[in-house]
Amino acid sequence: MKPVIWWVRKDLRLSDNPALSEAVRLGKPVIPVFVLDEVFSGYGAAPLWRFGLGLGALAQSLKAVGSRLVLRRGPAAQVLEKLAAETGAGAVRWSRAYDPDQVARDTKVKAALQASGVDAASLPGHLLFEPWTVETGTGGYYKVYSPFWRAVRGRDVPAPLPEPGTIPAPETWPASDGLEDWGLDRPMQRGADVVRRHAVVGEAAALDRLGTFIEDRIAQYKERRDFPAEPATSGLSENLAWGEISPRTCWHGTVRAMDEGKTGAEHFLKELVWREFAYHLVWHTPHILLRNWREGWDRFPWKTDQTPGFAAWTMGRTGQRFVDAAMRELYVTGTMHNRARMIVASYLTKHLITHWRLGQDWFADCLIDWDPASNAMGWQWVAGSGPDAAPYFRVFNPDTQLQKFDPDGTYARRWIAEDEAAPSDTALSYFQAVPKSWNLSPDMTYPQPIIDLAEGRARALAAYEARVF
DNA sequence: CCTGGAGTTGTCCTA
DNA sequence: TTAGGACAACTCCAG
Repeated sequence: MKPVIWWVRKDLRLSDNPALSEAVRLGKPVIPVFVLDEVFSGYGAAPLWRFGLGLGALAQSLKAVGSRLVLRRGPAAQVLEKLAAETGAGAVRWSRAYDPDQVARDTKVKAALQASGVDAASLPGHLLFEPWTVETGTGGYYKVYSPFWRAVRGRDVPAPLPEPGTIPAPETWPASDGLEDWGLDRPMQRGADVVRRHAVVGEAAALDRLGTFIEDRIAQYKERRDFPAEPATSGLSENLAWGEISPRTCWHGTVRAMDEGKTGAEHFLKELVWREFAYHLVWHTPHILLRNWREGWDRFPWKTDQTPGFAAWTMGRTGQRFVDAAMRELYVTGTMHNRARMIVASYLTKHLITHWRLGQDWFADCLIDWDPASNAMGWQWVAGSGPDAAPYFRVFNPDTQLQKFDPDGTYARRWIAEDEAAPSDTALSYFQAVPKSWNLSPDMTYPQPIIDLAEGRARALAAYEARVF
């Protein structure tokens, strides 16, 4: 019986996993293997750490059903070829990826395996709709979200696949590295203990999270989602990022909620489709990940060096309470409320006229829900260089936003300890999480605004108006 | 090929 | 106090 290798990637789940189901369907022993390869060398500290936690959870789930997770490291093509030879595997299955680095690697892997007589194939699973299946009336790809949404909202999304009843084990297991020996948590340093309190790891926890969200909050999602102090959002970005839950499972749960009359739920469907749209753009225009999507913006005078303003932004010490609260939320929880992401991004790219790539990189280092497609699209949307971008005059005023969306200051106090008689635990935990070298203490006084908002706005508008394209 | 309506998330000023 | 309009020009997309 030639075994089948299930190559584990950002699909850390057993249910609704077409690659795994297909591997099982072939009727041979299945060897789940994760390969720590060159793609991961570019990962930021928090994503790498969080992915490690997810791998640990998947290993546990596999163990519970009599299987295992084999860990190997090295160039994926070499590792998989060697493992196939070692185990006599006749086939490899995996979930498809859509970003250029992974696509290039996967193409290489497939060619190498096929050259040595191994049946190698990728399957969907990361997305609801394969990017090449969504086309405009004239056969192009969508560059604007709304028509994209209209094109897919009525589509029939197949029901999620059940978890395979059993995953047949091989007679002997190939050797595996130890997860702890990889030290995926090393770059996190002090932050890991603090962020760990907030992470919700693994498939079972993700499914619980979806269930609770649909039960308790999805009906109010449309109205409450913009208030960062409220537990109104799903929090599922973290689990979707690592494939601990499938978008299809989220889609169907939401549709059921809509059928039950929970009308606010459709807005959650729209958010899932934003994720699709981001991958759709990455697929058709991969340069969105690294460069201005509209090339004219290459001449825009954003600052590209690490100014004192940028340092204050990263450390949550700009003197703008909404910005600072959000940046600390990011550091402590590894996530940030959606509205807050727009505000800190607007502040960095407009008030501080700093290149969106600096913000993108910082997010990529800190987010436990880091998703290359969503992150790139979001930053370019705010900066104005992306498709479907915000008009240049849309400059978020962090003060106004605070009054509107955190009127009683709950969110700000949750994350800012300075000048408070009795600071909240969450606010204090920020000082446990940050590096010592930042020299921050809750006893410091809260900083004055590093720039005047009106001045910053005027400067941003002038720069945006003066652009030469 | 042409036409026309639309475009996630805002702010500020004026009446 | 609050609602409405200005703030650009352009690209996108369906008809």
